[in-house]
Amino acid sequence: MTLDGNAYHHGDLRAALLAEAAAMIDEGGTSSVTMRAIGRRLGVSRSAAYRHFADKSALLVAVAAAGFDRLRERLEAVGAGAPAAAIERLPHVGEVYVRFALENPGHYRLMYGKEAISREDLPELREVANALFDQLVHIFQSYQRSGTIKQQDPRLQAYVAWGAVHGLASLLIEGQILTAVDVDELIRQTTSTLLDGMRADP
Amino acid sequence: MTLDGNAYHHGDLRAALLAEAAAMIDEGGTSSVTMRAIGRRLGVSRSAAYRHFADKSALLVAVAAAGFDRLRERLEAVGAGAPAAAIERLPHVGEVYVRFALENPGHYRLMYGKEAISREDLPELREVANALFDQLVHIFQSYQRSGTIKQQDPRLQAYVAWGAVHGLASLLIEGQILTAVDVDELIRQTTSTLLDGMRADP
DNA sequence: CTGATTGTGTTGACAATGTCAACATTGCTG
DNA sequence: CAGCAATGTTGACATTGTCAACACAATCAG
Repeated sequence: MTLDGNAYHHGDLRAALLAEAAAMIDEGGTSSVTMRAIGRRLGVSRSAAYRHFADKSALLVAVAAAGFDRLRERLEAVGAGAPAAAIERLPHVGEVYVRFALENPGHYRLMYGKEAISREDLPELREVANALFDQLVHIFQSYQRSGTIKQQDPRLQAYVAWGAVHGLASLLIEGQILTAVDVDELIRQTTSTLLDGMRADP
Repeated sequence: MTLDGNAYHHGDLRAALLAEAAAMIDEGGTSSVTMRAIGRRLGVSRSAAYRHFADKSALLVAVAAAGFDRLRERLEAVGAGAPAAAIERLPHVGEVYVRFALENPGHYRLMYGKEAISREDLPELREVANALFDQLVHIFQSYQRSGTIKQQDPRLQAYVAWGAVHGLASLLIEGQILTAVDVDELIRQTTSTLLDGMRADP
């Protein structure tokens, strides 16, 4: 399997490229990720990456997709213990979601901003993003079954909630929210407003 | 004042640069905006822009700031006729906001995505964005005075609402919402969920 | 084991980009 | 009119993404 110290045949360059790109994104933003810099940092030539990714765009898409997967796993873990219809589910999910964004701002921005990504690569991203969305839909379906919230198209409710949480994360990341506001309080306020706004009429 | 056909001294190159950059952004995204292309399209040399903007970043910030201003004006116009505390105010503002984003996706993305903007230029952007935020705060203050919604920090309420609307716009723009969903319905659902979630207890 | 084929990495090259310095032209102001 | 500041141009450079041509390694056929 060729020990890694070897000159040629890096071992698992593909994985190394993904990891390094992700690291650079969280250090200096997507704009600091450069095919050549990545090569430099991995001690590999500038165009080595082209044996594993068609494009710079393809590399970034792979990184973004990995991000969606990681986020989805974290959200899954949230609901593991409690029953599906537990009322704290949405608040918890919201908190984990926003925390993820705050911890990996560059990564998060890449996942949603299609600026650095070419049109052909989008479908792959949409798929993982949809998997994430489906989780949300399930939550609202459970809530509806237990009668806590209004009987409406759960996808609509999920979009509203997704939008609210994503928007909050986005505003925080982009430094748009600077007034001395407690982030935790903001998250709680957001999720509780959502829940109250969807509550079934008595 | 130097007629425009003139070779040297364009007349008002600064304004022309801003307009052209904005046009290019909405045609092909921020990445299609290039100092040299702008010059080409204006029939001016590649580095002419540097007499009016320190940087590419400075140019983009000016464009983004203009965008915030235009959006703010539109939102102001919404509340012109009706009384401040009219309940339809928030839904209307929400709709205008999201519509603006959908009509100028490139512009909107530039306004919020700080990817193409250097750190020093951010304060200017924050200022115009804050002006926009203040409008929102006023709405919630009016609502509170008329007793429609809960007595809470109106800035918190404004952040939640801003986040929800911005997130919805963002998801729509980035093509994250593809299921056959009526955009108007989504907007209505968002604003009414927000309002219901903030309603004063009976 | 030998030779060919395929996978992986390197170097050279090219066009495009942001930006600066040096220069040119215009318009205003004393 | 002389000179100065504003505005625009050209030349140059380093950096970038990407491709083609080449080099070496691993594996597989005989």
